[in-house]
Amino acid sequence: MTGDTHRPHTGRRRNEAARQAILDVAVELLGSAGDGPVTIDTIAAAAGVGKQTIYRWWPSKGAVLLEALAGRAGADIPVPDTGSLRADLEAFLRATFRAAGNPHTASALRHTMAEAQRDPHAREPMRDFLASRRRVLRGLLERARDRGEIASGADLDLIVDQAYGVLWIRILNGHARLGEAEATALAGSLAGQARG
Amino acid sequence: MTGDTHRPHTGRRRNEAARQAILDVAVELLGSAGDGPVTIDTIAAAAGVGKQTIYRWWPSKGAVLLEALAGRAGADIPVPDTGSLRADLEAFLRATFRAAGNPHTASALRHTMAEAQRDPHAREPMRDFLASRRRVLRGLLERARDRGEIASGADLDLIVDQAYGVLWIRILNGHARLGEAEATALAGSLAGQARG
Amino acid sequence: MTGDTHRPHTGRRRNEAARQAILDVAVELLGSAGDGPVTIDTIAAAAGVGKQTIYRWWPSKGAVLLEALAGRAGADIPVPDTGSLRADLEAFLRATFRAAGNPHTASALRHTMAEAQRDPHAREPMRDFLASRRRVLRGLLERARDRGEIASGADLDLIVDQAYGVLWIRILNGHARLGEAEATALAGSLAGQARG
Amino acid sequence: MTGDTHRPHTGRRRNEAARQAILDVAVELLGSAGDGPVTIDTIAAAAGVGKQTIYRWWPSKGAVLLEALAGRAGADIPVPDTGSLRADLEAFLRATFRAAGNPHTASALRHTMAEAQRDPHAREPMRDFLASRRRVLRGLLERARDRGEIASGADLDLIVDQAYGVLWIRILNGHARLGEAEATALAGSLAGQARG
DNA sequence: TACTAAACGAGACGGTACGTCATGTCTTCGT
DNA sequence: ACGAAGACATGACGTACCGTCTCGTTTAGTA
Repeated sequence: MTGDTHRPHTGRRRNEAARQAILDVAVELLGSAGDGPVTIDTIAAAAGVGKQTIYRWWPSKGAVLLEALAGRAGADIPVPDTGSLRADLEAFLRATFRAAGNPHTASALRHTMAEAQRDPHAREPMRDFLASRRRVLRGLLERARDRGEIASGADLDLIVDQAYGVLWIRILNGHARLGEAEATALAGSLAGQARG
Repeated sequence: MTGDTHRPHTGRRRNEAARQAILDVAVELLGSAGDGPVTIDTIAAAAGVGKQTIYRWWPSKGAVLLEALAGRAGADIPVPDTGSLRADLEAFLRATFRAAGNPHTASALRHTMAEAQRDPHAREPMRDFLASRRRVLRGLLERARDRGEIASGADLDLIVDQAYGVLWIRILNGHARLGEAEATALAGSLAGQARG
Repeated sequence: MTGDTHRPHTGRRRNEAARQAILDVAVELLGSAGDGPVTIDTIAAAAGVGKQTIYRWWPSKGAVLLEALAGRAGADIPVPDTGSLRADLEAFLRATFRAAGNPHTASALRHTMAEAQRDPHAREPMRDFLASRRRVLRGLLERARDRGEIASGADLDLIVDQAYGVLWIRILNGHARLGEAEATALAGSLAGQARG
Repeated sequence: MTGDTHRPHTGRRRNEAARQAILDVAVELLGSAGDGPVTIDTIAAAAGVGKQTIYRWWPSKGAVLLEALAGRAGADIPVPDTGSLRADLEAFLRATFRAAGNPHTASALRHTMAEAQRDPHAREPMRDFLASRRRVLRGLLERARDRGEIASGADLDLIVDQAYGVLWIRILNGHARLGEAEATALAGSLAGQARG
């Protein structure tokens, strides 16, 4: 960025408190699993905000939801660096599964992924969000590869997708648990495969 | 699907033509990627059917979509049995990815998965559909295990979920291709992982 | 297709009870002078009807209001025929002023005339409504002319507009009463003028 | 109005140019018949003024409109004094009808009268405006009465209301022209009526 | 020359109402 | 008695306009 510090910007500034309230409320509603279908009116009312204030800054409901989600999810997943692929992977996946296994977070992820399929404005943010998560995991793998723990020809992106694929299909379909045991097993499989 | 043509019946029977028309139209609309949201009115109109005829036989839009999808997807995926895990897996995944990589099918899968998140009536059929696909792949793996190609302690379900996880996350998020090369790579990874 | 001569109208018929409820509620709300601004949502809620049911049959709020008004106003103004212009005019204007002087009716007329200025869909119905009222009064005058009570060259339409002009300007601006005394005075003036 | 001379008043003074621009723009927008609804945002933008500058000096949109209208309408209607009721009335009504018959003025009057029905802040100014116009015409009639051209018992206000009533009902409803011929006819009728 | 107060253009804000769209239910009539 | 047509209640959507509330800037009087 250059030094365009002198933004003129006449007029009232965006109310940051309102923005936060909207996102907070969105996350909260997204998380309350059973409750009805997360409405813009509901968000606006709960945030003490006019609907237009939402539509002034986001192009659609999906976009709000995505931004709300992206701001939260993944925030508390530390990236371990123990020097061992197996241990790093296990720690990372355990933290990830623990977070995603939380019913509120899972509900939010489900809702949001569904929204991203129907709302074009939510597609791109969702891609960005997932890309950022994938990037983190890929970084972890790259470090291991640099240490020689992974064959240099291995397809790191495929490993990443195997990890997040298991996570997402279980979130969306709910046919299996997302617990620490599952994370450990998955970490073991992937580490073994990578070492392959 | 099956030949229940010759069954005698007293009283007026369900109009099988209407049922088929509804499912056909649903699949078709589901597949026309860009076009607006798949509506019940749209389906009814395109099928030349009254809305009530749909709601008489299915509890909700999602249920129709799911049945339409389940009747098609997976129908043309043969289950290979070459005697080699690696070859079986590769053949199966290549066929699967080829089918799911088709833009129309992918669009239908996307729509339907989204619908399953919001429509309770679609959850169960979606679970059944995915379970049936998983069962097929698991059967393939079990045969390999019986042949001794897989360590007896391996978590077959985890392998299955990795396969379908990669498929679904790429369908839903569209960040990577779903081609034969990807299928082959994935088959190699999973076979290696299974072999231990 | 040929021969669609008499389409017998398949499908559910319009709910006449709903239609009446909408118009009744509209008149009632229109008449409750002080209360806020007669909303479509309010009408729908009070009539126990969905908004779409209103918009299915009327193009806009103004059109509903106009039809509601036209169905009521003027309904209870008898057209006298005493054989005397002066007496007929007086009776007619007294009844008209008495009706229009009623605060509820006046409020409704005011609201509706205002709506007709802003809503293109309300213009035409308003013209029709006023035309029908003018026609009644003009008929009364024509009978008097046929009896020789009015000079054959008199501009009956002008007389009619003088009468309804006084009515409306007072309704809209409220600078003078609309009582029977005023009706009597106006009847006298107009009868004198007509007599030439 | 007067005598607040000793108010210290520090700070910037009211921008008279802005005030004029607002009123000018209001009149112009009010007059552009077909164009959408006259909005405060539109006025502000067209006048190159902030909305607050409008609301600082007027209590509501209607008030602006009214002041804009009152400042223009009636300004160019001379009050004739020929010594003959009939001639005075005809001259006055011809000038009035000519002005009000102008499509721009008519549009402005229509809009404004509608606004006065819904905006309490516009009611009083509208009453004042109409009262001032009525007063002028009444003055004309009073002079004629003083000359003995009108029966002393005649209800001058009723005559005035007939004149403006015809004008307004035709402006608002548009069922008849507002031309010079109509003005002449009306003048004749009212003069005859007044003469008794 | 500073300082203070008010008015200014810009524009974001909380609201209210609008008119549209989709869902799932409920008539009506033709076959 | 089934089924296509389509009206129904419900409720969310996204837009428009209202009148209010900041922003930072300009303009006048006061110190």
